[in-house]
Amino acid sequence: MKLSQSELDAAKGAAIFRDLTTDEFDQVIAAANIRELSDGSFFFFEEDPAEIAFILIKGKIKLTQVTGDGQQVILGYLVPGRVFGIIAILKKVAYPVSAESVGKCRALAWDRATMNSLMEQTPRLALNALRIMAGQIREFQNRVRELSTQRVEQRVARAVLRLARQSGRKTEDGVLIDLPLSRQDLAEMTGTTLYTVSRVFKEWEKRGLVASKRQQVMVVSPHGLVTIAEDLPRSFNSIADIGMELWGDTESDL
Amino acid sequence: MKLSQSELDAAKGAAIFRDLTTDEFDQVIAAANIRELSDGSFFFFEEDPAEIAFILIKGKIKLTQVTGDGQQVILGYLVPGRVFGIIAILKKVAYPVSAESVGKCRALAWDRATMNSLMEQTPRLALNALRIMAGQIREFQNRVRELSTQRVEQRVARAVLRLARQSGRKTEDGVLIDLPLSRQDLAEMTGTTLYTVSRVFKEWEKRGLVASKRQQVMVVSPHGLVTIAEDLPRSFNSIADIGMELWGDTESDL
DNA sequence: TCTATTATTTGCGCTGGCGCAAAGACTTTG
DNA sequence: CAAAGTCTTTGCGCCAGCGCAAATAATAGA
Repeated sequence: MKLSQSELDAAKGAAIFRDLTTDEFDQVIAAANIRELSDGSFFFFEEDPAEIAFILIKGKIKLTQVTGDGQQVILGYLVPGRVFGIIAILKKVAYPVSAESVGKCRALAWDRATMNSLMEQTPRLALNALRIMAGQIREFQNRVRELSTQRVEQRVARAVLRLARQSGRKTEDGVLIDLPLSRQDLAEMTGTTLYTVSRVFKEWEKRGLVASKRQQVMVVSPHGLVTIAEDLPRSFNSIADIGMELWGDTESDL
Repeated sequence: MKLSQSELDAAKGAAIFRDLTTDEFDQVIAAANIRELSDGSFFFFEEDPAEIAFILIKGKIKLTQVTGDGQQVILGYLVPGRVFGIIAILKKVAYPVSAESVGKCRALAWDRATMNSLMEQTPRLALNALRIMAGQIREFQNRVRELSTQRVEQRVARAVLRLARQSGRKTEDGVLIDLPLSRQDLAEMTGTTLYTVSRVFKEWEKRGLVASKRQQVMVVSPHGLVTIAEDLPRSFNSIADIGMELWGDTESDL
């Protein structure tokens, strides 16, 4: 039950722990178990009865659903500090998604009983959970709106920007998305096909907006992508001029 | 502050009040204000600061969002017993949608302070709120999946079935959707255009699955629509054979 | 009742995006 | 280092769905 400094920081920064006193925080951490999973293994599967809630403290996690006919949909990626499976605080519900490790992951885990008694001692926890869920609702409503009204190129641009924002690492040449990210993955995030994503990317590369290798995406011009995401006529003064800093401001991702 | 019997029933049946004692229920109702709105007026608009939570007790409500370029998206309809604006229990958040009366509506209303003190007295309320929000998350995740993977005809079929289930009134000839429902509305619910919806409907009418007049839809063969919604080869033994009774089982709609 | 308004249908042309197939590029394994 | 596996690109044909425009139908208003 040892946490590295960076893991502790991830936990400290977690939205679910916002405004907790040091004592409260320590108590909650003390009650946690640690789960460690290797690349490609699952914390839980869609439809499993939800008994355990987690906070990711190291690695990345991919949240997916599978359609009736076996098609996969990626609902999002998690980074350290994000809570998942929080639904487990309720009795008799199932996880609505599968949670798969991308690389080696470590997470703090609490079963429902523990979670509930912690929440009784520390009502702030419950309130934070509520706020997180509210953020998720908002997030998904926006996704529904995007899928309903935007076309592929815009949706892909938004997905890439989201990822750059949450998993981006600045380098000399731009913002590198710190995830193995295939065309297929992007297609599953945006409701399109790997072929179309590939074509979109080729075009963007030609225009110098992104640079990509196999399973790797680097955003060279957030600027340009924002322009596309917002469907602005090229060279139009707006948010795009500020780059991606101001783009999007939700607490939640997924 | 008078409630008709049917309004009281709607409130009693509301998911947010599940498992409350009679005393608790009476207390909560006593703390409520009544809001009455005429057709086309709004309980609140998207982005308004969320200060008040509601329960619909009479009429129907349409939840919408508007995109940057003025396109409208309908996220769903509410029927009596549904809570909305529940997000108002949190401080400093905005309503994520607009809520517009469809016909004359009456709703119970609580401001945040009242809501919070009621929840302290009656923790069950908070738990129910949580469960409702969880249901909404699930609902929207499913919508994202649908929009990502299904095509128009299937999505329209699902939307119609959802509406029939929640606002359907049985008649001799089928299930009448008890809402003014234009092609445009259905298009805004499913991310397509009124033209396409019109074509889909014409085809369905030819096949005897639905009958529709201006702003009015009647489901003649739930059976057949389920077949389409599930993308089954025609005449395939499955859920479709049971009709729509078993189709969908979420507590939440929207 | 006649008129203005709003909803629906439908012809038509068009195109965004799909998806097969096959080739090329990169990685991993033995 | 060769071979197998995986990811990506690209040519090509195709079609679902878009959206204008104009006709038609239903409704509301005067």
